Amino acid sequence: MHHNSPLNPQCPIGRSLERVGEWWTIHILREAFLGATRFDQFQKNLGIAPNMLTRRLNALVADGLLEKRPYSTRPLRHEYVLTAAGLDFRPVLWTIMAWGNKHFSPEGLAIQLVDSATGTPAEPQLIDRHSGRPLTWPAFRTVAGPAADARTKSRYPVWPATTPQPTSPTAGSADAADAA
Amino acid sequence: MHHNSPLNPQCPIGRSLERVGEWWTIHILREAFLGATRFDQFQKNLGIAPNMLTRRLNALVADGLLEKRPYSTRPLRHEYVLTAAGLDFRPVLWTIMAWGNKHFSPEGLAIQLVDSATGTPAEPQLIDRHSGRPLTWPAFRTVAGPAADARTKSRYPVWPATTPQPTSPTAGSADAADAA
DNA sequence: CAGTATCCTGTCCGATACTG
DNA sequence: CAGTATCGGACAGGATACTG
Repeated sequence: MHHNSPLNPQCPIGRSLERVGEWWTIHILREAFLGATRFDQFQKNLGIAPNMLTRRLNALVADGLLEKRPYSTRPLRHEYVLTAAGLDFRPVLWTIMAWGNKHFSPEGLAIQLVDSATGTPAEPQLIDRHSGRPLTWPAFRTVAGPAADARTKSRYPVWPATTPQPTSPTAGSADAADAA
Repeated sequence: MHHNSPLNPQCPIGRSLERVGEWWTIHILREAFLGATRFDQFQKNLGIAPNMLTRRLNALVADGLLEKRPYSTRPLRHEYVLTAAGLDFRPVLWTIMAWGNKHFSPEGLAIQLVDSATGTPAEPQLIDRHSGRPLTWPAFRTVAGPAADARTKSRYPVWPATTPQPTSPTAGSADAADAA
């Protein structure tokens, strides 16, 4: 992608989407987590055109989410394996999955998370690692961090917030930056 | 999107991406969480072309993630507010943010999650709501659920897995479906 | 099997102009 | 202010053929 636009270049969501925002990318990562490593496996499982697969695979390698390494010389063949950064994407995938299961699976769950040992269904929940509390809004919110530039600071509240008490979730305040 | 392809139609990740997979969509949702409700706010904050914004907004409304409701008649004006399904997307956004912060913010954090009351930085972690255990692989895995069709069952293990002990994370087994 | 090369179509998207 | 209408370009993406 090549957006010169007003999009905040510091936004970590924006930076993530630059890597995985393309249509096929997350599907490819999902296949990688499912065990696919070879060109042919990705292609068959996704039904993606080979030129597209090449493009996306190379982009993922360039972005450091996949590592391309030879598993055979003569002829030279590569496999694509998740890097540490790529493996760290798993929680994102699982959170998306939970969201889809909750809202877009009216006929029941086709795919679900379970405890590998017991088979007990698991239900993903986000917590704060330090306090152990559920990571919910408005108990937690996004604010400008230490590396924020002027533009970011103008769009995100700097803690402590000037308006301490969070507004109600449904109260649509016209000015932004107080609801996240 | 209109992919007739082999993509598993039951996959909850696929179903989610059908709703939020387009380039602008997640950016728009982020702005909505930041407090934007009006056409003009989205446009200014994102630098998106108006026709595109209209398209994406309508798609989000059609998919039930935003609700379009009049805030003025004469002239008729609408605001776009997150529905329950839309609000449930917040954990996804925060998980993506955490991933971006960890891997793509070498200069330090520009935007971060904090405790609204104390300002203490929060660190998102995924756990299983029922057991309270960290939701990590291979302790947890994705398997075919009760509503899985034949195709899904063939691609995802049905618990209990035929190969009970999970393979090591780095051991790239050629056949898929045992690593997620 | 693991891609590369070509060609083609659709549409995403931006720019601009226009309207109540 | 909140969009709609139209135009054009870039490119994502599919289909196919080809290669070691």
